[in-house]
Amino acid sequence: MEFRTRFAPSPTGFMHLGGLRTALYEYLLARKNGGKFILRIEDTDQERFVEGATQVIYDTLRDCGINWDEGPDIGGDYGPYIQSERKDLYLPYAKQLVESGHAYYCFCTKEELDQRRQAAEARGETFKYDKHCLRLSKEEIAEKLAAGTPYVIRMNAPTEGTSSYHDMVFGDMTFPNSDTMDDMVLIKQDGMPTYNFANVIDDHLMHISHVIRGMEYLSSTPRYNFLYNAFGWEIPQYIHLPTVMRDATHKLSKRDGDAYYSDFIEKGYLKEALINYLALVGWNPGDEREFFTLGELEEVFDVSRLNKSPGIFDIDKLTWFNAEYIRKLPFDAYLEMVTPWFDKALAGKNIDYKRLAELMQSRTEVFGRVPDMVRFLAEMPEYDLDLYNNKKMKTNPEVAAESLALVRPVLEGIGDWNETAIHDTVMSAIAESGKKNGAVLWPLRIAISGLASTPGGAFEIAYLLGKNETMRRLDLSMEKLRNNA
RNA sequence: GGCCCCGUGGUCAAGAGGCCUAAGACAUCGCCCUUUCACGGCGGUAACUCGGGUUCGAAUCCCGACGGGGUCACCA
Repeated sequence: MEFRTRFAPSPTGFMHLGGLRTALYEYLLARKNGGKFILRIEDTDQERFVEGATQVIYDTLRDCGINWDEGPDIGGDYGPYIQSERKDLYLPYAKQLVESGHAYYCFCTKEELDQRRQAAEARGETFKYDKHCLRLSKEEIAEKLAAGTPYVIRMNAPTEGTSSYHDMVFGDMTFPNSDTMDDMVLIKQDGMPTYNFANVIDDHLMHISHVIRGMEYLSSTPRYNFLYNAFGWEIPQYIHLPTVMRDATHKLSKRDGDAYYSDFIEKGYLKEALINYLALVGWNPGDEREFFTLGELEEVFDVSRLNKSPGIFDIDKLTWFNAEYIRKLPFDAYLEMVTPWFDKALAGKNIDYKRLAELMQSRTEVFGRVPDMVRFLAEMPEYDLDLYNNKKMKTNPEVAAESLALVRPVLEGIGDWNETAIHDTVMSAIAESGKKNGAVLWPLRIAISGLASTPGGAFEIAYLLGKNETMRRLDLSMEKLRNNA
């Protein structure tokens, strides 16, 4: 059997991480089995049309390396791959179902339906379409049709019995028809098919073998199967995926600003880290490996290792993955990637980016946090004298004043301002003085950085700052200490 | 509310009746390294939702309760 999977998003503007994960698994299943991965755009809801949204889908998938074998932009044997371009194809199928008694015309207006729905709710009941129009005679239907009365086509669902199917993740599922089935609309008043209908038609026409989708479709699957059966078509394999949650009680929501692929890229997450982490929410390889490239995932992915329970999207773990990926980056690649982030805080300053990058690589968890970490190099922060108090380093403002007084002339005397010279000169001066390293180096670092923690120590920072700026900051800090005394 | 799904530490998760005195990872805490922070190394805290069964034996099977989620549109 040929494996054919599809990603069928509706273009709403952004790529949701839950959707991305679904696409990933669909892609992986196809690749793992030497099959095809198809991209299909489901834009049957014209009210929701968003300009440029399909482009976002293309860009995100390509960016991640999730390449499709058939799709709107590259074609394929079963196109077109955009539902709005296939709109005329669905009505005949619906009519075929009307002929066979599996569907029927309905002339109830939306307003009437809303009224009845509200009335039902007022009575505390769940509204279900009552097959009102199924009772219409052939003549009545012909008459209304001839008069141009607006209509929809509804599925004639069974009201009794049960429906069962097998899901590759959740196992055997059985639903009572009375609770699950309803006469859902197949063709809308505007002539467009509903998602439910188009989905079945297209999946069949495109020979999709495995349908992978969110578990919110678990209970509506019997309705799709009813359609497949009505047409006499083969039902695809189903793989329903557990939801990706924000926390125990909320889905990753589009509103939280933390659900879109683009949000994370803008914050400075690496797509490789994102894909790697996403693959692991709801799936695991069965051994203890956690790091996977897309190519490796293509080899090890296995549907049987998919989980049933919802997984919470853990930003901390993602961040850890991201930091690991950043640390593993070849230095040159890191330097290139971090440069624009340095620019955000240091543009125009004469800073040795290469040396800074060396200091920053092991400290970078997310690129977006870089500017705040290095901004002190551009501008001396205001700081509190209390920073000089450090028990372990045995320093306080008084000790600091002495240490700085010791070190100032030493630094002043350095002609060739490089890290080694700064280090050696200062270290020997400390040794001569008999002071503890920490008692001198801690205050020095504070005096020129104004921060309790910095990427690199006193020597690195002094070097990066340059002699003039180092001396300037040192003098300022010494004065600050004097004023306090 | 009806129907359906899920339920191992804070999070991801291994586990498919004895190998469980329950892995591993993230987070957290402590120690070491160290001129701070980070990296790295070592170690600690921390879980089978509850109650009944079945069985010589249950995290694993069954039933129930509880908790959480999903779904009930001319949205997808």
